[in-house]
Amino acid sequence: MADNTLGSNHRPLRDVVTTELRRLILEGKLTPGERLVEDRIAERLGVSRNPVREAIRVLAAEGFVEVTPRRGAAVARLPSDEAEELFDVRMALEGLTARLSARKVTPASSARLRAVLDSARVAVDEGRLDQVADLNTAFHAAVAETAGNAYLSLVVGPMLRRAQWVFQQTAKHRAPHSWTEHLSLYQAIAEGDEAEAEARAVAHVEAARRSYLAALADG
Amino acid sequence: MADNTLGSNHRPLRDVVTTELRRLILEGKLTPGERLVEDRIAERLGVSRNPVREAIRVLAAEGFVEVTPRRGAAVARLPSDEAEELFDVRMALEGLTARLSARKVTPASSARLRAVLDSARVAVDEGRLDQVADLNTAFHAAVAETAGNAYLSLVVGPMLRRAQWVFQQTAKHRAPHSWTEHLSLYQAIAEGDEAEAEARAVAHVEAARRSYLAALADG
DNA sequence: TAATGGGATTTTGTATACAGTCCCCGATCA
DNA sequence: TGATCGGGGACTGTATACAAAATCCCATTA
Repeated sequence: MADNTLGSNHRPLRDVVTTELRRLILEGKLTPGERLVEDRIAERLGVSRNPVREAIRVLAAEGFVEVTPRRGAAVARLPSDEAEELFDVRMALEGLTARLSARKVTPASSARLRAVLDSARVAVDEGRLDQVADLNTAFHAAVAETAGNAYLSLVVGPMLRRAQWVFQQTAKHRAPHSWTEHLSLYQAIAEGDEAEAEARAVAHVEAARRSYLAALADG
Repeated sequence: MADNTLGSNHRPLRDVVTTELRRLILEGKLTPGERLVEDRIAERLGVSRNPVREAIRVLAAEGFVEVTPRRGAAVARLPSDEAEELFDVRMALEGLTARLSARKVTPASSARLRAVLDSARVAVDEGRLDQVADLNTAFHAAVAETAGNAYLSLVVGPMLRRAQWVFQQTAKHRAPHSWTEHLSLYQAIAEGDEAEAEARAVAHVEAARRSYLAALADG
């Protein structure tokens, strides 16, 4: 093999390739419908086709890639109404997550949530917007962890990644990160108020939907 | 290669292997924690290691298999409380599915639902219990399709498979298929009554939870 | 001009080869 | 006796090779 363009010594190449391809898709460097030719990807990343094939299977299972037997893989096309669909699913699942979190919150998990929020506030103040996106994800992950439902986390993680992608694809700009809403959600969770936590999570998604529709209207 | 023990000419071997391994796991032929040695699986199915590896990645993404780098794959172990967790997620998602189905139902989709229910009734009457399980899955899939939310379907399908698996693993007997409840859910959907459809779907899952707890108590 | 046919090219599917790592097990030593 | 240190087998990670299918291109023909 030529040389590993991606550095990274011990992590299996298949994971590296998976992460890299997912990043390219999420950032829009690979656009929906674009074919993923194994040879080209392999050569570009300096690996053989095998890790690439395995990465493609994983991304297909996550819904980012569509593979047709004997005709190869392509970046998934978005149904035009997928964004709307996702908002419905998000409301159901993020509402559930918030409710369970409020039910099971502990001082330790509460502290973790607050820590993420604090980091986010600092990042916002200092204008590090790329980190804000990651912290957004981290906050949702922390809430999911607090809920203590492993299967829920398994589902919610990919869903949020997809939501972020779909939003960017259709509305052509980044999702706003409303930290005041996150803070309010955190407070309800910390107080163990299940109904309020669920309501605020749903409201949070509703706000995202409005923002999405507004962005669509702008063009 | 020796000879393809699995027949099947045109479908890629990787899909055949995926399906076969998933079947073995769901039926309990492969038990949680059991290692999946690529060589042995490949030899047993009469294929090379490559399709096996790709199948394992897919199953890992679905949560049926856990992969540790450099140490191979094993059938996923169930957290002891995963069944409880799944009931929460099912209530949220199946409730949403039912509500959306009632909102978007058409004469055509209504007919499809009724057709599945009729087949199921016939199967029950004739005592073909294995088909009943498949029809159970088919009914839920049809409801998901009626809901017209592609992402929801993408999530619900794997969830139901996993629920079936978890139920069997922990309670050591098949989930009961309550066709009267399905019928009642169908009626609410067909009438377009969103709230009632959601309530019946949730009640259906609640009933499943009670049945699960009862089975646990029996031992 | 548009449709068709066939061969070259591209690309996927599958198998095989080899290197590196992990793990068990037995021997050695404190 | 118990811990530690190889050594060898088992298994995974990655690369390469080859066969078969799909696609493309262009010449031929109606």
